[in-house]
Amino acid sequence: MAKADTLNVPEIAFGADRTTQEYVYARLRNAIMVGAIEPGAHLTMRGLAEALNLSPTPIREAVRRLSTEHALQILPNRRMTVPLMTLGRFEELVALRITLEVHAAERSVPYISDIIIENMVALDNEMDRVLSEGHYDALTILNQDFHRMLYAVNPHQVCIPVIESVWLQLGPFQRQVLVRLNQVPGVDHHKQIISALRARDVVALGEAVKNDIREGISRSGRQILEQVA
Amino acid sequence: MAKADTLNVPEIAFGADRTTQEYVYARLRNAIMVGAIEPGAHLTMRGLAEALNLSPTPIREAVRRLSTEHALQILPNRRMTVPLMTLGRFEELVALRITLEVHAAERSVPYISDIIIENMVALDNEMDRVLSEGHYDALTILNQDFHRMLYAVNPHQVCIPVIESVWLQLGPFQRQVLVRLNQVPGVDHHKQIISALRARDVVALGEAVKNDIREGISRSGRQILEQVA
DNA sequence: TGAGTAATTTTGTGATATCATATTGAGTGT
DNA sequence: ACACTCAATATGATATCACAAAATTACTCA
Repeated sequence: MAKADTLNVPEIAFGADRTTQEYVYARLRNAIMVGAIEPGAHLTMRGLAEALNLSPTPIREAVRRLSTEHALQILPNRRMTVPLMTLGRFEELVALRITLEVHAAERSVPYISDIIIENMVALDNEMDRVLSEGHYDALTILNQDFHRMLYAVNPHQVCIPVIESVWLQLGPFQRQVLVRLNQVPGVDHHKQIISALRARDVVALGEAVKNDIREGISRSGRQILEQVA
Repeated sequence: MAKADTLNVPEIAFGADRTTQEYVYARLRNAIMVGAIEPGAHLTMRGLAEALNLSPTPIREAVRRLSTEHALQILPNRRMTVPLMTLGRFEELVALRITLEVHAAERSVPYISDIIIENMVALDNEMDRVLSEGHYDALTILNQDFHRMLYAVNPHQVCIPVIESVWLQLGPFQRQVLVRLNQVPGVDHHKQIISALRARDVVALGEAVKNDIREGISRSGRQILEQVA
């Protein structure tokens, strides 16, 4: 069975401390997040188990968690796929992402420190470097790290899991967009975010985050979905 | 083992079509949502399995899903509890609820029909009836049905799972608030929501939803958490 | 009586076995 | 060549088993 080929779930470290189930969850989640699993492709639990050389038990637990997050879809036929994107769903997801991330960013402002800003700048530079080499996976992860770092400074923060759930749903399609375009769209709006942070300007920050999301995959994504429909 | 007592997971129908794991998930989720499981109480998988007369396997899957939704917390000691509420987390959750539900409500407006409005009125009347009898569980569920009905008219809707995840995190504490007060706080803001819908007034709707959430458990909840701290 | 330690029990985890159901493929008849 | 039926196979779901780690209890010594 060539499931491992179709599958192509990028390796990640299997820390000795965490359980097999956690490892499978993290690995599949990462694979979906960066779009390594093609939407619509059929997966089976036993296939995954064989590919990862594990028993079906921890696989099922990981898969169930992902289906709860809508990262995987379990069809009534017992079939399992990464959901296909539609124009309507895409626009809803992008709109939700903007609402959530503007909300999270604004609520982070009181906790911003110069150190955090410098760390974000470092991440942004790293992104520029990776971008020139065309590593889309690393780019996606770094971009998420950049955003997550901002939202995480709020010590009582409860938004990140919710935001990640949206990223997870956008991930597979975003990859398709990047591959189709073979370039990263738009300018870098992260600089704008950084300036707003330096100024502790809540309004400007909200605008910057909104632009970053909208001018990112959003426009190109919509175009691709429209030309199909 | 008197786990079944401490547990007190309200019965729900076990449809012949759904799997055991789904049944356990739905039942535990409902129990947490209405606050039937006391925050901080220790649960064990084998205890749940025994109480429900099932093997640990489907229990583990259900519990894992709930922990992914932050409805349950799995501590490093392998212990499992419903998370305790803190003032900071409470305020973040309420703020997030407002942002999300205003967003969802506004995006539902284009799809509103008179039939939907009538159904919502019916639910609201049902709530008034149940309220006079002091059935907090039914009240909580009906209130959620009322909100969900509104957000679900948007055919491309992706918000509901996210919103439910927030409800799930607020559920246990909300129950504590209701019990402590022994009354439902505030006026009924659902009438205000209904009027805004009838007028197809997006701004008024947003305000109404915000008030409904803020004037609901929010104020009383904050008071209780402050007096503890 | 109380603190520290060892033995016992409980618990979570993952693999395996079994069963029912869905899917696939071969075969049959038109 | 095509649709239909039925057997063969693959799959998902759950229970059970085995093991390691944690928690609890019992016990010892001060």
